[in-house]
Amino acid sequence: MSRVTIADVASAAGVSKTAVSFAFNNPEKLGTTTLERVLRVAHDLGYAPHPAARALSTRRSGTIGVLMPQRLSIVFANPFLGELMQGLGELCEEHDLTVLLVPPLDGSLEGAIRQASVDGFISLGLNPDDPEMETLNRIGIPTVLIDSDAAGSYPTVNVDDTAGAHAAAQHLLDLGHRYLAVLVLPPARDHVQHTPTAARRMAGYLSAIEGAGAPAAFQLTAGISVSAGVRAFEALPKGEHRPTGVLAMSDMAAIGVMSAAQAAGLRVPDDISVVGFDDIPMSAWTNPALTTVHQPIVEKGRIAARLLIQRMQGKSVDSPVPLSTSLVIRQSTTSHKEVVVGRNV
Amino acid sequence: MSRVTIADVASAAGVSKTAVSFAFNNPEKLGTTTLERVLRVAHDLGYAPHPAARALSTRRSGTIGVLMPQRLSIVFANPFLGELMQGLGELCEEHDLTVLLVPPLDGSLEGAIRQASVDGFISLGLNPDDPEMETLNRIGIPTVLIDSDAAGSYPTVNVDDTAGAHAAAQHLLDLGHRYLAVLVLPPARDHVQHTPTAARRMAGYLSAIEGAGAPAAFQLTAGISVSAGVRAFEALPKGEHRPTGVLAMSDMAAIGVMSAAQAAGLRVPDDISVVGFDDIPMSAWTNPALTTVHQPIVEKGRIAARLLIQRMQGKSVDSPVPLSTSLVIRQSTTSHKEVVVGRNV
DNA sequence: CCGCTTTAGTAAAGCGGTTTAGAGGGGAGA
DNA sequence: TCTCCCCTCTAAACCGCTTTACTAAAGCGG
Repeated sequence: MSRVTIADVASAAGVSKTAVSFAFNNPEKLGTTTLERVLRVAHDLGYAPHPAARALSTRRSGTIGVLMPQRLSIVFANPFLGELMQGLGELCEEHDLTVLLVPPLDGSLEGAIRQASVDGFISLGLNPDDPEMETLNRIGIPTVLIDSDAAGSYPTVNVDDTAGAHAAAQHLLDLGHRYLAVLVLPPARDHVQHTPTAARRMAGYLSAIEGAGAPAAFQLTAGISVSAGVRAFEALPKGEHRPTGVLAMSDMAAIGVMSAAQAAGLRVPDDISVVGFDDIPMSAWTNPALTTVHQPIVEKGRIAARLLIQRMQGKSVDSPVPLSTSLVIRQSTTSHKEVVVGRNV
Repeated sequence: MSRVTIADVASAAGVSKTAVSFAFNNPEKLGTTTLERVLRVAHDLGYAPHPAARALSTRRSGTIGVLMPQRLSIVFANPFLGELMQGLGELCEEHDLTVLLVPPLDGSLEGAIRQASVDGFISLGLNPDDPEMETLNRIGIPTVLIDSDAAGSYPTVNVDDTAGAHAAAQHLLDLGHRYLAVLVLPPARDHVQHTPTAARRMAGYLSAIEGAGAPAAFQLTAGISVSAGVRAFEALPKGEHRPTGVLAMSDMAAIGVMSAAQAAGLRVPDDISVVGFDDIPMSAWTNPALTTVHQPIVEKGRIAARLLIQRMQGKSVDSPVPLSTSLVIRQSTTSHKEVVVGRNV
């Protein structure tokens, strides 16, 4: 009943284990008749090499791991991940690689990293100074970073978050908005510092705001989900202090803000403008369609995979220049009219 | 430079390999002082057991595989997958399991199945009579099916597609629509037959249409994407033969239809009603919000994972009853008014 | 018919862990 | 003091595959 092994095939075909192994991996080392017989016997017996045994012996598993900063249920709630996977997937399939998702186990990414039988890692949102990076170093598995600080010694794939954020803020300022709110991405791990991405986007927002001489923006943290956006809207100052423009670091939160605003009787964009970040596919279809900062997510995945595969082949690679972002102006932003009596919520 | 092995730790700590292994897996079998010393040395050396070696020895990898019927870039374009992952993820993390994505390699799912070092499989949309099932059987890995025919010998998690589709069609018929179009899911694999899901949904649509004595629906195939929906709309009969109601088997295609219709100058729902299927999150935010059949996707993933984990523990499990679906009426459907002059496209 | 190179196939040594069977030593009970 | 048991720890087998080193047979030119 148990799995059929290479030894079973060998004895059934009357050859050595080596011959069977050769039949699959070095067919040219075998005579035609033996080769055929071995393959036929193997097929009849339904033989498939044990992946772990093979991996142990060859020191490669044909798998790349994607390091997630958070639980799968959180990270997959963000369409961003699905997009990224499309890019990763293209390259992986081209190279016959499968993808292992590696979220923290028992709250520890480190443990998960050690358990993972992979030939390389792609890490999402890890900082170069996170302790996990040390573990990665020790294990010595090729790694490519996405959305990290470029400072470290690993190849890193980034987009120009700062420029994107700057453009978003500038857009609102140009429309005459002065009182803005910024919805900040939450820190991914326990520690309180911003993720690299959040820090860069914040810098972009602030530089535009300062450059325009507008008052400091109202900041609050909002997770990457519609409901977090709803909660964020409700936490905004009310009455005449309510910001007229919202800069969200994620489209999901932006959509939540729009929805909550509309539910509160405000018109978007006439009473409140909102601009998102990421340009996930659904942002084009919302009501109103969301003005947002486009970043090439699929391309990001594709490039990261390409770099990783090159590193796995022993080639040394450098971090590419950050991919460019661009502001996509849709219907959720408009120019700020002076205060209309009675529009307070 | 190479990886530190259990033997390195053993000799550095002056004990046997067994002792090191015990330190991690059977700490109670060691004296306190040795235990501590071994652990300290292991930590100092940065030792981490080789996952493949461990998997080979213990015959388990701590990983479950998700069998995809299509390439990752296609399957992740559908938000359905992300939702499902959320459910799967919850359970997997609870049980310290990682998730391996297994799409066809080189066009062959079989090959991918053999390569995958997993303790169990969750299969998406595979038919019990697909040849891959035979392979799965032979390898003898516990498997749970999602969106398959319940006929096979594997536990299967389904929703009541037929009832959902029936409700969707009945809804349009009740609103006075007679000329309907059905957007059919494409076959997932090469062969031409419908996926089990498509077949069930079709049966539901047809039974409602026949029950109402309405003319046969116009059928065409549309992939699960907005652009496929756009193409589908353009392939619809024009003029007075244009269907007034569209039944899409996916929300993505439905959104494409709405968008294309609006681009063509039609009003949704006044000129054309459309109802989707799945109720992915974005359907609540489209313009207009999409009427669709809700299915509990996250729950589906959760249940499938639960069943698989039980099977992996040797317990025998039965297929649960299909989860129920429900029609969510939003703004993309309305009653059919008699022909208005000049509304032809 | 001989020595030399190919060709076809094998035995055995890893790969890096886990686990079984057992050895050695100290303490308790008789 | 002797026996028995328990507590620690170890040697060696094993998991299933790849790969190196080697042998036997066959081919070949002279």
